[in-house]
Amino acid sequence: MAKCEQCIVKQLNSLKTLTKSELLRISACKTSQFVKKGDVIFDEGEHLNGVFCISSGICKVSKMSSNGREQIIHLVNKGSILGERSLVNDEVANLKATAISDMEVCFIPREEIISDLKKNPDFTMSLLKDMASSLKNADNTIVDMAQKTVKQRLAEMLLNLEASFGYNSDHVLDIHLSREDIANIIGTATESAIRLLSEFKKDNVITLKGKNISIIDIPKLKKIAQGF
Amino acid sequence: MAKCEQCIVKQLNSLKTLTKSELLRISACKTSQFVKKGDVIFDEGEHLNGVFCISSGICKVSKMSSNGREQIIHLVNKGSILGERSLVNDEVANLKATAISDMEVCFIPREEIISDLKKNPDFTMSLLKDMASSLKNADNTIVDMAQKTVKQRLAEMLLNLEASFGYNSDHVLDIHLSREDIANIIGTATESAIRLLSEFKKDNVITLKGKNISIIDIPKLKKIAQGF
DNA sequence: TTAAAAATATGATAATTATCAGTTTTTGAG
DNA sequence: CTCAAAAACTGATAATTATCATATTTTTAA
Repeated sequence: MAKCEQCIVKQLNSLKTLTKSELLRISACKTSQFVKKGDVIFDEGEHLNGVFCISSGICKVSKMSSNGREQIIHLVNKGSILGERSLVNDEVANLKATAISDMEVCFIPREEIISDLKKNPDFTMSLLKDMASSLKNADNTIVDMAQKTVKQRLAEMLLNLEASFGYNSDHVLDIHLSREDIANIIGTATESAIRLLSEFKKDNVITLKGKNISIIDIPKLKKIAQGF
Repeated sequence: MAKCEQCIVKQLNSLKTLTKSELLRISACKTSQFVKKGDVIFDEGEHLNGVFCISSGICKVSKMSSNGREQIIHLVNKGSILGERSLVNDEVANLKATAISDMEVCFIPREEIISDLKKNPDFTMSLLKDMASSLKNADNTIVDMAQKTVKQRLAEMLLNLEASFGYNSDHVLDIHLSREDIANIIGTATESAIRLLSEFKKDNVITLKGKNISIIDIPKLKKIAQGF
């Protein structure tokens, strides 16, 4: 099994503040698993008992609305940690995590991380900064959801995908989302998302081949996102 | 000037984990000010250099969207602290705080709180829990904004006002919001908010006299909030 | 390989929400 | 108290978005 000291996850977030001996201890007790596309990593209401490190793959983090529709809160790439929040306040999960590609995920039991929280102030502080940053993003998302049109939100989402996941060798966005997932990110009906994507394609803002999306006119997309 | 040890703010949040001597130190260096209804406490982009404790009154925390409309992210009652996030990550304010009633606010300089963050792990942990809780609320708000109709959101907002601010002696909600503020909380046009409030009144869900709102049929309001 | 299922796409229409225009009511400064 | 400004309200209409129906394409599993 891979060691935490070399893991990509360790380089990209709060875990980077852990000492070598702390990492060794965690490495010894972690479990690793492969998750297939579509599989649920954890669901709303579950007791997590630890955090998940994403070594490879992408998952969506979502929540059911009382209307019975899924809202995707964010997409999580390799190198990230899931479940920190449930760890901190010891509540059941408020969100659901589902693989949207095949993934490799490590699980670190609650007690191990908690012990670091208590002993390593740098780690706590780093976690605090991560949360502050997440909170800022969440506030900005609230503003967008409340004030922007579906078209603006779609444009913005495409720009975010580019920033977070980049392109593969063919200048195709390195993430494959179903039209339904796209709709559930921007909070609209699947048909509306499809229509707007077609419109963007017709207007030469993007190209579309199935789930392969390329952005070809970033300035235009930015203008659309701001309401022009 | 009032002392921090007896302040209501101290009893309701992370500050409660501070020791007596820490509170005394803060008490000595804090400044206190009266803020009139409508006054801005801080604006987006400002460097805060400290946190604000609300001894009395209510303020709104909002952000301008690129469409030029204000979105109110939350309402903050006495006993709360503002600006913790800018403190943690040392960034300029992402949000604007405006008094919606006359207020009394204390300001604690950044260095004083930072010193507690570094020395008192209970305080850091408490702040972490607060942030985790805020983040959960923010995620739920995103779902509501993205998936619920304006009518559902208005119903939910009224229920939230009741939970957060309660009633005065005449069974009137203990917060006075303009119709524009109500619209900016639920993310709609002022006229739409007015129309829906009138509809709720006609349907005997609430009573309305100017800014005095009473909820008279909570079960019905809950049903509306869930889409029935 | 092929049939069934799922996903994508498109049209027609309904429902929701925003915008504009104008009126009435309330508020607050002098 | 008075009057001008702001806020609240109402109607008409336009724009956006959802829903339903159905066709086409893609994917999946046997």
